[in-house]
Amino acid sequence: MAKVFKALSNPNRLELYLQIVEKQEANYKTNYGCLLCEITESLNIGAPTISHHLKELTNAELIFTEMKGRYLVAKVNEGMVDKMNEFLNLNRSEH
Amino acid sequence: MAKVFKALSNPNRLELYLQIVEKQEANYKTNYGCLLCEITESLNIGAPTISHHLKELTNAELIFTEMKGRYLVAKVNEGMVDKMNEFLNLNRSEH
DNA sequence: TATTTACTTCGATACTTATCGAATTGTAAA
DNA sequence: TTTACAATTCGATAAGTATCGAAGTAAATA
Repeated sequence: MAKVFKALSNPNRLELYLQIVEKQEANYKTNYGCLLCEITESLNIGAPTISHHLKELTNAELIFTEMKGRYLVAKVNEGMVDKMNEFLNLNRSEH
Repeated sequence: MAKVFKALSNPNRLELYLQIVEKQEANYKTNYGCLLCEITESLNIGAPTISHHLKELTNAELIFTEMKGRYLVAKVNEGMVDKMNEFLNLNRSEH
């Protein structure tokens, strides 16, 4: 679980993750997920760094990625979000 | 929020946080919170490192600390846990 | 008052990582 | 088939950090 938190611990990587969440939500009707090239401009880091961050998010199982032609499509792993919620509320006081 | 995730991104520091959560829960009747010296032995890191990690957790507002005599008492900041939960479920798909 | 205990501060070290530019790959369009 | 585009890989660098031992502080106890 520390690995998951680590994946979200860098501001630029967290922003990347949030953009994927938002784009996916915006495209939910077409089920396109999030086209990476649509969000790269709004991040103030270069393509190699984005590629690196994407791999970290994937490695932490926070997202899934898939190449569609020459475009990369990213989707959130909702199961991992559930796991994080459970983890945070484990042992939580109700007093 | 990246700062909060970062505070939980180190395995030893995450373990320290979890021990504080558990000890506090175990002591809820007496409201002692968590006595630090009770958990230091179960972590396989030295005292200076624990002190450093404690400061990181405090700095991220995940815990509050207070000296009681020569003992340090730690308590979880439940408000921050709420914030994390909200954050994770923001923009979440319901489709 | 002297000693022990709990914790912190300091300085050093080894390791990790965020980032970039340059070069590369693979796909699609012209 | 040439060109353009999206993304990745590589190598380098600068910055950050987890950890420790030694020394310091402050409180309780003997």
